[in-house]
Amino acid sequence: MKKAPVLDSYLAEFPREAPVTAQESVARTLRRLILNGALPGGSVLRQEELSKKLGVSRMPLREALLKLEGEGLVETQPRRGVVVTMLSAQDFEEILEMRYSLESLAIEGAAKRFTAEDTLAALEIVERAQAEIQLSAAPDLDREFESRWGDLNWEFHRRLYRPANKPRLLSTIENLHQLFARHLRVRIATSPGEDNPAFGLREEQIAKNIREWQEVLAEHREMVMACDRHDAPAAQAVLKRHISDHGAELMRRLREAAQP
Amino acid sequence: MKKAPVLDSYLAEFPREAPVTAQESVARTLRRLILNGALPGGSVLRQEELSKKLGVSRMPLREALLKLEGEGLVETQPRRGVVVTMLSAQDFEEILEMRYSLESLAIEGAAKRFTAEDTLAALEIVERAQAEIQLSAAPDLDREFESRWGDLNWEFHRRLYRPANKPRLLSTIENLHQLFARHLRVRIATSPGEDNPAFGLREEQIAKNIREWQEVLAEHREMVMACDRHDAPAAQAVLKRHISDHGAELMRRLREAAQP
DNA sequence: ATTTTGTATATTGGATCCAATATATAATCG
DNA sequence: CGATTATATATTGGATCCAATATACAAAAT
Repeated sequence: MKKAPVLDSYLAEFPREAPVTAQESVARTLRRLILNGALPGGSVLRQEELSKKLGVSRMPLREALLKLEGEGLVETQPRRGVVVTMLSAQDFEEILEMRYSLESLAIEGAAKRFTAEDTLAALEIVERAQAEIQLSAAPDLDREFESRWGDLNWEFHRRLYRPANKPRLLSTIENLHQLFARHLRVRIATSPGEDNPAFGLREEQIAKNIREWQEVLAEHREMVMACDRHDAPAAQAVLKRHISDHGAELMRRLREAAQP
Repeated sequence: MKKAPVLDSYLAEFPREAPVTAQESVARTLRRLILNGALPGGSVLRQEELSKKLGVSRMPLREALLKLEGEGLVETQPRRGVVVTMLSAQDFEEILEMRYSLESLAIEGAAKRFTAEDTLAALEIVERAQAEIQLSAAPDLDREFESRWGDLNWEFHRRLYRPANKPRLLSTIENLHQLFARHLRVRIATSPGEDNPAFGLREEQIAKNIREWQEVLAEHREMVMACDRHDAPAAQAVLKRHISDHGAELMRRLREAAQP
């Protein structure tokens, strides 16, 4: 009979895709809703209502909620209900510390094995983000843009750490990024078009945001170049700065948002 | 009306205990079964069968399995079944690295705030483990003992890191410990009473194990004392040694176990 | 009037039932 | 006789139904 070695190598690269169960699809939907702020922290999730809106029965919904609980996105109080997790400033500090600690490990591993291909791929993602900024700056800084920016940000980090070849580490980091991403939204505390006295005029806000994003991208490029040179300590140094700047800024905004 | 300030402070310390749902109880049972090796890696878990044996319907079982999946103890392939996770040597290296990285963070935070009370409590756990060794060395090194030893080991680490006051960090570390604990079992690759040529005579094995455990306890004491002196770098140094020794020994045994 | 107690409603956890899919087995064809 | 297709069985994912519990509300008592 005919052999199909090509098929084997293909399957090795693209293993059979898992069937999409309702449970998974619901989990993904809810995850996204929580991450982009449509379901803010503190929301109580009624099973009956949600299952109707999502067009599934309550069971796959419950299973999805359990998954999200494992990811720390929701909290369950038996017999009482499920609530979207609310993170305190202290939770944030913890998450930031863990991020630095683990990403430092990841980037160290990655830097050692970085290839030219990795460099190109990582930079390509940075350029996509750059283009995204140009496009989205003028019209509106809406929820959609935040979401795309968050995705690109994580896509970059994942690609950067990939050469380390540490899948468990990577997924742990992804989880932390996820928890974090929800609160990037605080950046845009005003709805588009409005001038919020706490943050200044709309034009100023936009200009400031763009400046910050450019800075983030610059740091991303630095990290790529350090990895390209296989200079792990340098990469870690930039990363440390990256995360702590990021974190400091976030904390500042959290405090600002909490005051008025 | 009467006030009850005593009640308040009591509740603050012992918040209302969550109702025990079948789901939780099943999850706990399965977790323990996996951790102590009754369900070794690679076991396929049939829902019908398990639910009958556990005396619940399939639904709470499925929900329990989802929780365990979140903890990395089992893996689900939709429509095909649930399998107890099998960890490769590489997974182990990763987990070890993450443990060191995160526990280092935890012990640093703890060392800064360590009080005399913490010192006493931590040492008390060490002494309990010491007693456990004395008791269990002679009769039989069975699964039960392994399990108790594992519990005490984690209890110690948790108590040690508690002053850091970083609950998220702690639970992440707990998860890693858990994944790890399953493979501590490799220490006792022979059933009690048997002489396994790969490891030498039974008496030798016992003596060796005891020596190792004593070493572990000695390191635990060192860590406590370093924390007591608020000497974070020293504590981290001992921890690093602790984890890497631990890890090196485990890897050696894994290789040994894999060879014959 | 305030607090307590009883009752009704809402909502969750769990059990049973059904449908979709995978695996194992038998039949058919070259 | 080996390989392939068709069929039967097993097992999972999902829907509906029921019971246990929590919350909301009303009535009663101090």
